[in-house]
Amino acid sequence: MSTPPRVRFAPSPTGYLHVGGARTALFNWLYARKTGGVFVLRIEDTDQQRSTEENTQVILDGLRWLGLQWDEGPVFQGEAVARHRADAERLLAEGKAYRCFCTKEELEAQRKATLKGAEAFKYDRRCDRLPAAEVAARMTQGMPFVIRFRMPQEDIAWNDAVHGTITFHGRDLDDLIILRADGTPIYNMAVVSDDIAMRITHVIRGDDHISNTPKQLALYRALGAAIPTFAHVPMILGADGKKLSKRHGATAVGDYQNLGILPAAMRNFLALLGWSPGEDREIMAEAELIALFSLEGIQKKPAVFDTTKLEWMNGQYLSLLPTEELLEPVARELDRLNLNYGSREVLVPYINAVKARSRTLLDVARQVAVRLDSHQLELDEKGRSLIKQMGDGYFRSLALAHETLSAISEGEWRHERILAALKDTVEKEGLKLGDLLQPIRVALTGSTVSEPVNELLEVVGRSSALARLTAAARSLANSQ
RNA sequence: GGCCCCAUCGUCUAACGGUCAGGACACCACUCUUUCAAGGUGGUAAUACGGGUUCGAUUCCCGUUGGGGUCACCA
Repeated sequence: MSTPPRVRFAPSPTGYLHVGGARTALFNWLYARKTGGVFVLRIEDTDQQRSTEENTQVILDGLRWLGLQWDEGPVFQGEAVARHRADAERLLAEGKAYRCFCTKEELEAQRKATLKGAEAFKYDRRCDRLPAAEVAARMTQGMPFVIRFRMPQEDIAWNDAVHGTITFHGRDLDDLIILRADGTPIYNMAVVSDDIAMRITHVIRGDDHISNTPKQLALYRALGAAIPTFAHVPMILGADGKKLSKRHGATAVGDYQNLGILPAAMRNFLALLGWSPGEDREIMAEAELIALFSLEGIQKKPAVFDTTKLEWMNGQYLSLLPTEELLEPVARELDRLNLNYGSREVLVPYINAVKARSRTLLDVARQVAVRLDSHQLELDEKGRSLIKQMGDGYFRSLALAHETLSAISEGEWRHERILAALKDTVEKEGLKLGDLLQPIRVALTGSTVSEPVNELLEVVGRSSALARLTAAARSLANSQ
């Protein structure tokens, strides 16, 4: 009986939680849930300059929002520097690492000199050739030094759970610094030391770490530790095929939260970026996702983040969600618009009317807002072009609609009665129903898309509907 | 540039030597609603290229091209 797997998500709090990181976290979480393993959250805050408490909070909030509950942590890497240092010094004591007295400036000069060459820069190990007496002398002088790991000059390979065998050659690898002059550890040292200490069995991380893996593997061996399974998941790219970054617009998990994406939809969509259950499955509940997940199903090539498909998926989740669950987020959005609607219960018929026609919570809120308050009305692209297309016909239709509808009393203002009246007028005038209904739709909502017009009229109410028809006709007259 | 990874419709993907190369988003058409959407039905659209291996390659091997990642006393 083997021990349960232990996986980790290890973001550094130097920025927000971006969708690539969120997906890495999701895969780790799914793997842990699937295998009965443990999902550890580790905050890699060893870069004191760029790490902030605020970023940490944003990352934690993002994970919680996505429903990715961790089992251990958050563990802060910065709290374990003593161990990192001890591991580095052990390598030094065992002769697997050496002191390097080269300054940043010297290294920079060396780097410049080789940059033009056919190969990448590699430290020439000059300090490794220093006689022991010289090292001792420099130390008594108090010369600052870093500790460098002596990279074995042999092939380093591993069997990656998504890529298969990946091989690097020791001759291409640099003697990496593992401890800075100030005694703080460098990333690769800290990670290996932590993953060993936390008994991590599966390292599931982004493809951008592939080049770190041979270095870390060498460190594991030098430390005599068991080597975990590595799984490098593909990157997420923007629509232009370039690595997803801020210039692509929304890349932070929080951005999608603000856009009105539901956590379940985001999770489902992210899972399908670079992973497939193998059948033609798309919409999957949390339990199905967990049941179907496997490392084998992870794609090797990078995936392009398609916001349109995310919104489609969100629309699917939205229309399945009971209206009660939409009450709170929609109300919050309306509050932001400073809209007065009385009690939340008032919103129910409005949400019901627009829910199936929306892709995001923001869509829902905006449509509800327009129905509640004519000041929220804004002509959209299609509305504008309809008016242009109909010309005078639009004006006539509004007048006709107003005449027809004002004949209906407040007490009779029900969608059945409204539809009957409108049909009646259409017949008398020899029009098509759409000729009358589309203008009403645009006048009332600014958009060409809504629930059936008679229902829209009922929801908006008699006086507001008539006022909007008049206002639309007037503003049209003014603009001509 | 060195090293590493990768390559099926525009996008996300299925296929683990034999399929008319399937599904989803997007797009188009039709349909339903005496209305716009949604829904339903159908359609356009892909194995980057060149060599092998094989009776047979999307699938295995090699090369080319293209893309991505990475080369810090950052993580």
